[in-house]
Amino acid sequence: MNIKEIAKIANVSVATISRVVNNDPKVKQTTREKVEQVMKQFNYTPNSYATRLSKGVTDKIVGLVVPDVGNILFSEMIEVISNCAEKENITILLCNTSGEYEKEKKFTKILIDYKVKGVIYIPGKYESNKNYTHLKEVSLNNIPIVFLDREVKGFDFDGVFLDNQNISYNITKEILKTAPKKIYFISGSLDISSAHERFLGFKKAVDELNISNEEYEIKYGDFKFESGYRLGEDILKNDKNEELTIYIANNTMALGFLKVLKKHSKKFKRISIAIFGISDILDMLLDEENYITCKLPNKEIAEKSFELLIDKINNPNTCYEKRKKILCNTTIINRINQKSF
Amino acid sequence: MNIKEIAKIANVSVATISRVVNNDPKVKQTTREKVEQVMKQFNYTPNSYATRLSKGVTDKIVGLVVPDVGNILFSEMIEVISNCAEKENITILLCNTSGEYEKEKKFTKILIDYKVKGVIYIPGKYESNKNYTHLKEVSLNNIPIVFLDREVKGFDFDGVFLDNQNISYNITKEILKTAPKKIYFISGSLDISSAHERFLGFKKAVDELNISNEEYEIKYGDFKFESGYRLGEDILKNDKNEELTIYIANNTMALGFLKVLKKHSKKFKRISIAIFGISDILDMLLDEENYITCKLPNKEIAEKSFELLIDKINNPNTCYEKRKKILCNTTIINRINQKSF
DNA sequence: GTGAAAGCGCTAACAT
DNA sequence: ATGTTAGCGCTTTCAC
Repeated sequence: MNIKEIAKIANVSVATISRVVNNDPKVKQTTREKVEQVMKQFNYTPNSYATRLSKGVTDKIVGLVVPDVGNILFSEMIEVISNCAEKENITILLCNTSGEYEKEKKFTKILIDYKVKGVIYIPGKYESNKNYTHLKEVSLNNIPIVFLDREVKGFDFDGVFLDNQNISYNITKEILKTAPKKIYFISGSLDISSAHERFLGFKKAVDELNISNEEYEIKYGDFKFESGYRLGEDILKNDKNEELTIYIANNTMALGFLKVLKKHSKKFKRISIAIFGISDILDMLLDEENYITCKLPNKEIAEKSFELLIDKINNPNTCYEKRKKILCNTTIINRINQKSF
Repeated sequence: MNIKEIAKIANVSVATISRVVNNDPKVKQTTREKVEQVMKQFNYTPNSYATRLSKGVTDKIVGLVVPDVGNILFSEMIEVISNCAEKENITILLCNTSGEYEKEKKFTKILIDYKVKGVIYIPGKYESNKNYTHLKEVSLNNIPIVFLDREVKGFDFDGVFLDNQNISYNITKEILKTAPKKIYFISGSLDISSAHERFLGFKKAVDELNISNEEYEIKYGDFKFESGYRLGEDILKNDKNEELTIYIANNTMALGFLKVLKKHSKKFKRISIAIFGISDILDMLLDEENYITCKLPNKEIAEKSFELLIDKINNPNTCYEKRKKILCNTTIINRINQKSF
């Protein structure tokens, strides 16, 4: 049903229909009622594209591409971003990619298709055999895009990130001040930019301190609970030392590790733990333990990424000579209980 | 820049521009290149409303109204729903209301304006002084809507919910089998339908068991961490009993309670805990404690709500004689450690 | 291969 | 108070 048909049925002109729809006070009450009755009867609702085209208005929508909505770190970011957006009267098109390349691609195309005003993009794993042309398409369509938390190799879009390498370096240094000989680093997949940087920070510290190859070991997980559990079990079952140091590259794997640690902790005299980033919950779990960690400014980077995007949306013609890559640092929290030494 | 202007500059007709944009193989390579060059130079991108209007296509967007994206329960639901949506090639417009009426209203209007295909609606607190006309508008615009997890008084939209009252009743019964005399119920705000139902379940059990007024006490929180902490502190500081039973109406408040419990637990000989719904994390925290709880089928109700919505979208003319209100039950987990009795 | 022109459904200026 | 009509920017048929 379109406006013309309704007009014919109601025995008025399309203009009158339009007026009724738009609450123009000029229409006579009786006409209005008649029209409304017909509209209701035929379930008429205006075609919004026609309306928008005609009115020349444009939607304020921003695309948010996220690998894992269920991950607390990301869901907090989404919370922040959606609140910022609401203030600017911008709505969020949520694209949950599960970290899959094909979905990233698909969603990106949809976002371009919808002509969103901008995109905040948290990529999944980098797949070197893929070309990521969909990202180029975004720029080609003049849609501002910013990376958040992670970036894609080869794409120098602006973005806001944790200062992963630095923080990881500092954590490693800190734990190695007092830690037992053998240190395990439970890393994320190096195909995720943030995980790779954390790895680099760890490596840098270890190298600087001349820790030998026998004294440290790196295990690779996938940032998820299960892999923290599995790798933890692997370590705790097989290691013969009495004292151990474990540095876990993210929150979720740390939870998995702590879960399995309960089963095996009696076996060891002392286990020192370092975790890259802590949540309130993790903190509760660790309440009486010794550990080194840091609060992650994830909400801050989310907010900054939105501000950056808005800036780019509002100033489309500004050309920066350089890429804007914002890194957020944080301070290390050392809760190693000195008593235990 | 519109198609006409580009056509003029490129010295071709609008049809040719359109063909280039749509990758029509018929256009000569040289023409294509010329046009592309001009498009690039003037940053031309087609007006998507015009395209859609002309092509007669229509967006597949569904609105998702959520009070608190950061809440793990909801973020898991969002995860599920966005995955379901992706399979159906539907995109999600995320509306984070913070549980505020005005935002619910604003977002609802936006959703209507965008003519989304349907709406999944998780309301915040019910405010009796508000009229919720925006909800009526949704129906008036023939947009299918389903409630999820919570409902709004006076609106008999279809929906999928936990069987709050029943589950709460069962939990209460279960804990009162063995629990110490004094029982506290830490409730959510009764203005949230789910909290109210949980309250009713508790009350029913207490009444049935002839628990006297002195033997139970109800504290009202807001489902958030802080209120669990605050009310917990209140109870633990002031109660003079040696043994206590605490039943907490949701996950997040339970976390707050457990946090404060660590400070005060020595004071008591025994504290029995019941929690309405448990997450993996909460489970870890409680690992060595005695408690009664249940797994919440939050992912299931999310999925069902989406299916219900899709069903309504695909069969707009089906009239059910009755409202479809789907309640999901679950089994009670009793981890009260018998040794301790 | 390319262009002219009708049409998508609505709005708004102008006319009555 | 209501109708007529020229757009809005694009697609697509038909003609050349």
